[in-house]
Amino acid sequence: MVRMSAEERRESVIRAAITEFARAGYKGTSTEAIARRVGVSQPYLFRLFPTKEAIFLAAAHRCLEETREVFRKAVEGAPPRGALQAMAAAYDHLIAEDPEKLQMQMQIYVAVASAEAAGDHEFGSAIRAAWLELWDGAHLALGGDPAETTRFLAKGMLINTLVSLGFPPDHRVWSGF
Amino acid sequence: MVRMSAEERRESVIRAAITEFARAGYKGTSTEAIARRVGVSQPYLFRLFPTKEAIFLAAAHRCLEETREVFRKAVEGAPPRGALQAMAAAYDHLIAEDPEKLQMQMQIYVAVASAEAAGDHEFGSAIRAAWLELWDGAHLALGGDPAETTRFLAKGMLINTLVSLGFPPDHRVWSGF
DNA sequence: CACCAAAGTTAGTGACCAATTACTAATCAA
DNA sequence: TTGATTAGTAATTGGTCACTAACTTTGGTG
Repeated sequence: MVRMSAEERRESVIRAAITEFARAGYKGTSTEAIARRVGVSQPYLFRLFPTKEAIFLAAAHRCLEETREVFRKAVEGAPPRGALQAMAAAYDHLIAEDPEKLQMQMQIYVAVASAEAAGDHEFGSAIRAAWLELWDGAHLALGGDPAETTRFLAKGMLINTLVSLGFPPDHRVWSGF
Repeated sequence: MVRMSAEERRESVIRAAITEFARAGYKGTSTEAIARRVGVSQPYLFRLFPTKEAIFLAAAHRCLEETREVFRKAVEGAPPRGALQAMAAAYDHLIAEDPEKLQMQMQIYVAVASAEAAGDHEFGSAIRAAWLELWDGAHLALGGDPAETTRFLAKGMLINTLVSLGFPPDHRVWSGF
């Protein structure tokens, strides 16, 4: 048994939670599954986070934050006027190397819809704010043209969908990219 | 108590299921909730469908089928070379009048991902086949250019996302459409 | 080295939920 | 009118799950 500080454990819980929630969604993931992946007893999660929802929120925030960071770094290392290509390449890289992140995004979106339908607007607000930072980041990097930003993010969302649906890379639904 | 034929009941179950699953997803929806909406006892659902999964599959098929029909009708009544505009207008109409259908789509996508991760490939195959018909329908209507088809569907998927996230129509994330 | 705070566990509880079984009520055809 | 078929319910079961309470272990420090 490896002992860690509460802060370090919280960190591993977030990592494990992203993996599990990405696969099975909020309702489909048991805290038991997360605990097992962390290597810790299930009740101990509730020492580190007050509720399952809090774990999901932390995982969601982290996922959106990291996605934003991926794009930021891509743009940073890109030639002037090359932001679009650099960000597109970064997205392609995500498809192959980190599809978990894309699927977690999908899970976040439907989780917001469910929370909203259940009368919880706190969660939606928090996620919308985080997603807006993603939007604004892309908007700025792409030169401030809303149509361009929309086109870029739209392709991203189609990619998320095709990955979720499990279409293989050589399928014709990918032919327009 | 209103008696119906099994076939009619199955029909109302599918309608109710679309509403409930769209709101809360596969795992988040109880068969009790569907039965209540239909106005029938919960165990009776299992006379009409073998499992909860079968209900979801029927609802998913219906949803994709109806979406395809919306686009087919839009194109049918459109002037030559006006397919893109007609289909875009049809999508706009869905946002306002039938967001349930868009949210059900999102639920379908993540449900496929979860099923696939759990080792069930039957479900994914069925949904991919149905989604392909949507893709092919759009592809044909838009003149057979894969890039054009991708652009159209991509915008659709971004719309699904923004609707799920609950951004109001006047928010700046909608400004690029 | 003793002690204490922080890390971690074991054992439960009540709520919910998909599915089964065994039953009742309505419709219709002869 | 009866007998069979079909629509529908009540009661229950086995299982899962988020969360709590009460207890144990471990490492750092005075």
